[in-house]
Amino acid sequence: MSISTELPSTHNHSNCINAALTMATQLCVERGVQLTSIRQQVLELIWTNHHAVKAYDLLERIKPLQSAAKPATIYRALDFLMAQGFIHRVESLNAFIGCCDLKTAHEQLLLICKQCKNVEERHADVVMQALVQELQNANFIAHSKAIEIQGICENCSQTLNTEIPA
Amino acid sequence: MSISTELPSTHNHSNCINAALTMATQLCVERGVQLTSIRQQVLELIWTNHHAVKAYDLLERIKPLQSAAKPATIYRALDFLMAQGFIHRVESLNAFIGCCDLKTAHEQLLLICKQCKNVEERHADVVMQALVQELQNANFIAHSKAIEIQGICENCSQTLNTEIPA
DNA sequence: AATTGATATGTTATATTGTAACAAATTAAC
DNA sequence: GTTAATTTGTTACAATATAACATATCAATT
Ligand SMILES: [Zn+2]
Ligand SMILES: [Zn+2]
Ligand SMILES: [Zn+2]
Ligand SMILES: [Zn+2]
Repeated sequence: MSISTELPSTHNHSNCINAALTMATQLCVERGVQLTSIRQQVLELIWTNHHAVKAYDLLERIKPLQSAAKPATIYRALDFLMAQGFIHRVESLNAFIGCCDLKTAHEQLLLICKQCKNVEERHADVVMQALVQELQNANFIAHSKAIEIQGICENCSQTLNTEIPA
Repeated sequence: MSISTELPSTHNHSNCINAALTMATQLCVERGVQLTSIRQQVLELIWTNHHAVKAYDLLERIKPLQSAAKPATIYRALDFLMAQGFIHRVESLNAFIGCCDLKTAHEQLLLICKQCKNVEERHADVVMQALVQELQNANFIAHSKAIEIQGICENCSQTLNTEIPA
C-alpha cells in the first residue's frame, strides 16, 4: 500500500513561501522591527513545507547557513516570529508551523495529519463563535486559544480509499 | 493586592477525590486491568487539587511512598491512567489533570487559569458540535482533540474586581 | 505446588526540548 | 562619533521524555 505524503498536485507551494516572506517583510517594516537574516532563514526553513517543524530540526538545518547557531539562536528567532504572528506553536507536537494568514489576527484551528504530517490551519468561524459564547458562560477571560485536532486529512484518506488491493 | 489561589468555598474537594478514586477502582475491575498501588498513588497525587501537575513534580511527591521511583515509574503510570481515561494531558503545559467525568467518554475543553493555576474541564457540547461539523467540512477524520484556553478564571477575576485600591 | 505467560516494575542510560546568564557585536538614534 | 537599544555568541544547565533490558509479580494452567 502506497502512502501519500504530499499535498494535492493543485497546491503550488512556492506561492505559500513567497506570500509568507513578502508579508513578513512588509509587516516588519510597518512595525519597525527587524527581520534579520537569522529570523528570515528560520522562517524560510519553517516554510519548507506544511509540516510542523521541531526546534532542533531547525537548528540542524540552519547550521550550514549559520555555523555558530545554538539552541538559543533558534528559540530566539522562534520567539520573535511568534510574537509577530508569523508562526504558530503546535502545542501537542512541541513544534512550529508557518501562519497561513498574516493579514488578519485570528485564532487557529489546527488539523494535524498523523500520516502525511501536514498541518492545516482553518479559521473555523462557527467553532470560534461557539467557543466565545462558552467562555462567556464560564466567565472566563481568554488570553490565548489552542485547538488542535489529530487525525487523517482528506488527501490521505482519499489516497487510502482509492487504493486497490493487489 | 491579594491574589486568589483557591476554588470557591462552596467547593468540597474531598468529594472530587473520592469520586475519582471510587470510579477508577470500579472501572479497573470492570475492565480487568490493575489499579496497582503505584498507579493509585499517582492518581491520588494528581487529585491533590485542580492544578495541572508536572511529571517530575509527581516523581518528587511519590518518592516518600516509592523510594525506587524513577521517571519511567511516573510516565508508565501516567500512560496507564491516560489510556483508561482517568487523566488528561494538558498539551500546552506539559502537565496532567484528573478527569472530572469518568462515566462518559468525552472530548475536553480545558480552561487554564494563569493566576490560580486551576484547570476546569467543560463539556461544551455546542462547541463540540460546531467542531464536528467543521471537521466534516474539511473531510478530516479526527482521532483526538485538544482544546485548551489560557486566561483568567471567573473566581480570579471576581477577586480582582472586588479588590479595593488602598 | 510447579510451570508458564503476561503484566508490571526496577534500573541505567540517554534523547529531546527549552532557559538562564553574561559577553560581544551590531544597529538605530541622537 | 557617542550612546542606548537590540541582536547575537557562548557556556552551562534545567526540564521533559523514552529506550532497553533485567527482575519481579500475578494469574491461570498443569
Ligand atoms: Zn504550501
Ligand atoms: Zn495527511
Ligand atoms: Zn475538587
Ligand atoms: Zn483562577
